[in-house]
Amino acid sequence: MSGLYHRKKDILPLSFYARDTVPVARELLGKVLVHNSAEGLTAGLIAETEAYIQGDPACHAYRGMTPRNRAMFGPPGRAYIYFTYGMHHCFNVVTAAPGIGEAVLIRALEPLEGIDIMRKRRGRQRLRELCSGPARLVQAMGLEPAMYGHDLTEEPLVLINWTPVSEEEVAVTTRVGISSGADLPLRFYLRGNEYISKKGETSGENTGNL
DNA sequence: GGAACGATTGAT
DNA sequence: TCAATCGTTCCT
Repeated sequence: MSGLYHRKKDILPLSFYARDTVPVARELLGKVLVHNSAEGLTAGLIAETEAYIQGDPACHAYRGMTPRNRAMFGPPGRAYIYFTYGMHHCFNVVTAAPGIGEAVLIRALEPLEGIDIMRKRRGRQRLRELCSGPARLVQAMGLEPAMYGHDLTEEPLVLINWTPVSEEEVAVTTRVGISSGADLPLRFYLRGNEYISKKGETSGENTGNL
């Protein structure tokens, strides 16, 4: 059995997600994503997130509900997984009330558990190449398109409380890899964490107060 | 029906 | 710096 386990009471409740998206994106830092799959348990500490909100031209829900983004308009606390660049998937957590198309993209995890399983899934050995990037962590954690809409308060894929994160530990910058809405300070990461996505490292750090 | 475009990654 | 690769979205 693995060293990391959790109880039902450790799972983030629906109320955590059912509120404004930006504070949820900030507070997801330091939480842990756990996938208890057939191959074994993998888990990682959330080190980098981005908020995608109403009125934001980079948000997939900007032009209304479509077949792809419908989960964003559904109940909070669910998985929104999308396919991009013809080969990758990214994982988001749906936030805010039903009817509001917002979500938080998980961009990087610090691997905690099931590292050999992650290595096998990724075909890479170095820890920093396992979960440092939105499509990388999807692969390392064994997340599948079939998990679209999955309730993250239910096994086998849950988000749990882990370690508190103070404001001083949080850096705020613009988001990575977008063209419109590029000036909005909606990216959050754990300052100094070595598992931040590579592209993210170079995007200007506007930390300041927010 | 057609075309442009990615919330990326890995190799050059 | 650049190719890989294809579903989604929007236009005709």
